[in-house]
Amino acid sequence: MDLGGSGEELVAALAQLVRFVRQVSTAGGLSTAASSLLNRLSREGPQRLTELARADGVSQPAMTQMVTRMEREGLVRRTSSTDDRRGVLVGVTDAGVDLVGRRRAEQAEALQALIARLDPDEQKAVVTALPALARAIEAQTSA
Amino acid sequence: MDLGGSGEELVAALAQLVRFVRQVSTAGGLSTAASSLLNRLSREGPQRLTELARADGVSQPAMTQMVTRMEREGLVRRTSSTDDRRGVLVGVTDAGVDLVGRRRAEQAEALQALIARLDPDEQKAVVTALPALARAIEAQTSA
DNA sequence: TATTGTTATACTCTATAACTATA
DNA sequence: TATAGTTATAGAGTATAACAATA
Repeated sequence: MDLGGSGEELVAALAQLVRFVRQVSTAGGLSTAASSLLNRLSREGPQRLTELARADGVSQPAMTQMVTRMEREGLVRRTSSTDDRRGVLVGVTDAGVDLVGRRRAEQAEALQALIARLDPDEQKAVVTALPALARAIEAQTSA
Repeated sequence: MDLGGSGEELVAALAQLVRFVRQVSTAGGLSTAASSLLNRLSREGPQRLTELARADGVSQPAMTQMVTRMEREGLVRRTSSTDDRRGVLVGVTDAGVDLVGRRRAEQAEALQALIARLDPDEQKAVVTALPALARAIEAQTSA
């Protein structure tokens, strides 16, 4: 398929979309990185620190510090692993679950407001395109 | 239009897309913030520091430091404004222009590889949806 | 010896407050 | 007095290297 200008217009559009999400995401006082961790934990349950670092593509010390900061804020909790005494299980607290829910609602609302400005055809394209791209990323990443 | 689940599936897809772009964008050793500045300067020409800070939604000191770091790396250049001696004009260097071009090509290639995995209908949807969303953001931001 | 996690250190990116120089 | 920019300081988020504890 011809993407026109080597897809550079699409890259520019995507960059703008990224900036938009970042601005919306910041509302609620949670960074992209913290948000990503909290979302993963509330979606997949408690996990090992090493596993979280690998999943986020971040170093182990970086994840240690992120968990420490978020534990200080009462959003996650460390539990010692029962079977391997070296290990640590990180889980989300009730406050963390609450925050995830509130942020998800905020973001969905912002995206809906954006989509509401589009023509019906464009709206349909968005509903098709976004999940399709997400699936493609998943397929490419696991390959 | 019904977005299904209050658009939360779309938000999740968008988050994944954001993560993907961030990873691709990092290749080349330039952060999102630095990349944004370099792109703006090479797109719109030399600008005042205050103007750049406002355009990126960032504080004036943050932009001062960003420009200082990038000047140290030879990507941008400060010039004293002729008409207002308080002012500073920030412009991109030849090395900066080169880097912008290389990164744009890399990103376009990554996005094309992703799109190539999609069905023709989905590909068409992406080409429609991304620019449409970018336009909506522009319209909303300037409103 | 290998793995899990932490600590030490350093860099980028961000903010607010205080300051200098020009208008 | 107001505006443009910088400096001072602090915090989040990141990395690599060195370390402790467990396997």
